[in-house]
Amino acid sequence: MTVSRVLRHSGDVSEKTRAKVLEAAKRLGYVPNRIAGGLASQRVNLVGVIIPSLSNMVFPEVLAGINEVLEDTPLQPVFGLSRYDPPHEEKVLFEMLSWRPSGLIVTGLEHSEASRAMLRAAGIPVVEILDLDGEPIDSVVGISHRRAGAEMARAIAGAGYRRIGFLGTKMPMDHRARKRFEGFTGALARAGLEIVDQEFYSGGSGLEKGREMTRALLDRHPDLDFLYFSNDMIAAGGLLYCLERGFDVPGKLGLAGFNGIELLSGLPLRPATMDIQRREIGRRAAQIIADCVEKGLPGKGERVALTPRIDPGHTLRADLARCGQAVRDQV
Amino acid sequence: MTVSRVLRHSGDVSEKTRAKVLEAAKRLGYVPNRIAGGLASQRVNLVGVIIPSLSNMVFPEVLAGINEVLEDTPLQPVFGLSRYDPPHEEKVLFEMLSWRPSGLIVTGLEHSEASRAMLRAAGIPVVEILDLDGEPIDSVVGISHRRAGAEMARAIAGAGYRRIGFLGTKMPMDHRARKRFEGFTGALARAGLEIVDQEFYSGGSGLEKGREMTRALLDRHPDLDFLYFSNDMIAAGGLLYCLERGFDVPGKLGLAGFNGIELLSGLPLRPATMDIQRREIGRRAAQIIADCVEKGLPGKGERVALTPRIDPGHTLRADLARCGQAVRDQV
DNA sequence: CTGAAAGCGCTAACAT
DNA sequence: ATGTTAGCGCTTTCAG
Repeated sequence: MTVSRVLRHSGDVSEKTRAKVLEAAKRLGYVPNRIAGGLASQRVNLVGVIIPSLSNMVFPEVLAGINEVLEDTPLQPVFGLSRYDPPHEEKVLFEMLSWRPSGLIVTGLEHSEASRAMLRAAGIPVVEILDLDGEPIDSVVGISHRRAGAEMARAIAGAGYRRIGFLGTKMPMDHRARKRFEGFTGALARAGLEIVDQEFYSGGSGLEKGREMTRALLDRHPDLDFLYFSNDMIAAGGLLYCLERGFDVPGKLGLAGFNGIELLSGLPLRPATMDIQRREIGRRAAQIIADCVEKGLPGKGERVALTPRIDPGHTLRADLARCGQAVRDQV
Repeated sequence: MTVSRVLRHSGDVSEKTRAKVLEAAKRLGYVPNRIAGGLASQRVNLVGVIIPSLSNMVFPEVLAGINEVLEDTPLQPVFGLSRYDPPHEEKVLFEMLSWRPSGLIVTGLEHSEASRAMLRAAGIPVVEILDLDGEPIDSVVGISHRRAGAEMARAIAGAGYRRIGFLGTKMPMDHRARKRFEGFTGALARAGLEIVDQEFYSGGSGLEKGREMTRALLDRHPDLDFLYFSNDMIAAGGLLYCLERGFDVPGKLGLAGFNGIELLSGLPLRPATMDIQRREIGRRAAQIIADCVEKGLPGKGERVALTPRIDPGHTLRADLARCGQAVRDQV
C-alpha cells in the first residue's frame, strides 16, 4: 500500500501522509523486510565480493575502494573468502549467487570450471580483479603481474645487480605471485641473467618469515647482490635482518618487494617495491558494477588495465639505477 | 514439492527420486533462491558482524575466529563496517536487520540509543565483543580494557620505570583505547606516579606515525624512561626510531604496546605488549550465536571474560621486572 | 513417500 | 494521491 511508497521515497505521496507513516514507522521501530522486498521486486542491492583472505593487507584496501564508491549508491557489498582454494571459492560463490546479488567482484582469473559456468550463467555483471593475464568472464580490472615481474627484473638488471635471489610464497595457490615470478625470470633471461637461488614458504607472510628466509638464502649464498621478495612484508623482514647483520644495504645488497604497502615507509630504509593501486582497483571495479546496475546491463565486458609504478625506495634510486654497478660501488 | 525436500536433505525421499532431482538440478545449473526460502521459512542463516574497520589488523583476526566456528554450522557471516562512528553503525545495523539475520555480533558496548533499541527489539542473539566495561545488551565476550591498562601500568611501575610517556589515538572515537588509558593512569596514580607527557594522533596507525610521535615526545622529554603506546603498530614505529637514534632500549628506555600482533616478533627487539586473544574472542562469540540458533533461544545473556596476558617482550622481562631499577641499570 | 495448497511480507501494476 | 490485487519462489502443513 501507500506505506511501501513512502518508505521507498518513490511515487507520489502527500506530505501529510508521508509524515504520518514515517512517524508511525519510527515509533514502532519498524525495520523493512528486504527478504520479502527482494522477492517481490526480483532484485536485491547486494554486490558480492570474493577475495582470497583478509590477512594480507592487500585485500582490505581493495575493499575500502569498493566501499568508497558503493556508498554513493544503493548497493551494498557482501564479502566472502575463497582462501586461495578453488573448490572453496566455488562453495562461497554458490552461496552468494543464492542471494541473487546485483553484481559480483571476484579475485583473479583462475576459477573452477563450475565457478566459471555459474558466473556466466548468473546474468549479472561480474568483475574479476587484480589480474589481467588470462581470459576474463566479463569485465576485468587489474594489472599484468607478468609485466610487473618483468619490469622489476629490468629495473634491477638495469641498476647493475647481477647475483639475484628470489624469496616468495609457494605458488601453486597464488597465481598472481606465480605470474610475477614467471615475468621476472623471463625478463632476467632476456638480459642474460638467471636467479642464483630461491627460497619458498607457505602460510601467512610476516616479518619473521622474511627474516628466516633471508637468513637461509644468504647463508647459502653470501655473495648475492639482490633479493627480490614476492611481497613487501617479507621484504621488510628481510631488510631488518640484513641491517641487523650489518649487510651493506643498499650499497652491496639491494632489496625489492611488491605491493607498495604503507608499512615500508616506516622502515629505516625502504626496499624498492611496486604499487599496484589496490584502492583504485576496488574503486574501478565497483564503478563498473554500479554503472551496469544503473543501466540495467548484465555486464559490459570492460577491461581496465592499470599500470603499476616502480617505487625505487632507497634501493633502486634513479641516480643509481641509471649508472649501474660502477656508481653503486662508490656509494 | 518434493524437490525442495531433497535439496534441503530433509524428510523422507526415496533414493530414486532424490537422485533424479539432484541430477536435474546439476544439469540445469540450478541455484536455489534463498530470498524466497528465507521469506517462506522466516529464517535466514546469516550472522551479521559489525566491526569498526578492516585497516587495523585486529579485526581480521576476530573475523577469522568467527569464520572458524561458523564453518561447522549452516550459519554464514556477513560483515559491516561502523567506522568508529555511531550514526554510521546505526545505518549499517539497520541494513543488516532488514535481512533478518539469525544473530548479530557487534564491536564494543557503546552504541547510539536507537541502535541499542534495534538490537534489543530484534529478538535474536546479540554478542558484543572486545570489551567488558559497560552494560551489555545480551551476551558479551572480551576483556576489560580498564584492567588491561591498569595491569600494564603496574608491570611498568613494578619494573622500576618512573618517567612514563603515553602515545595513542585521539580517543573520542575509540572507547577501548580510552578505557585502557583511564585504567593505565588510574593505576599509575595509585602507585604515586603520573604520566609525564602524552602525544595523540588520529587516522590509521602505521609505523611512520609511531616514529613521528616518538620523536616529538622524546624531543620534548629526552629523560623519559618508558613509552606506553596504545597499539603495537605505533609501538613498532617508535622502537625503530629509538634504535636508529641509539636510545638504549630496553636498558634506559622501555616500550610497551597493545594487541600482541604478530609483526612484533619480527622486530630486532620486542616491546612489551598484551595479547587480547582476538581469534578466541571471535570463536567464543560465534559459538554463542551458534548455540542460541541451534536451541532456538533469542539470546542467552552470557558473559565471557577473557584474561589478557602481558607479553614482556624484551622490555619487561620477568628477571628485570622483579628487581626494578637497580637491575635495569646493570644491564 | 509424494503432491497440493496456503502463505511468508513485500512490490508492481492497475484501479479508484 | 491512495487503495487493491496478484504474485515473487520457496517452505510448511496437511492430504493422499
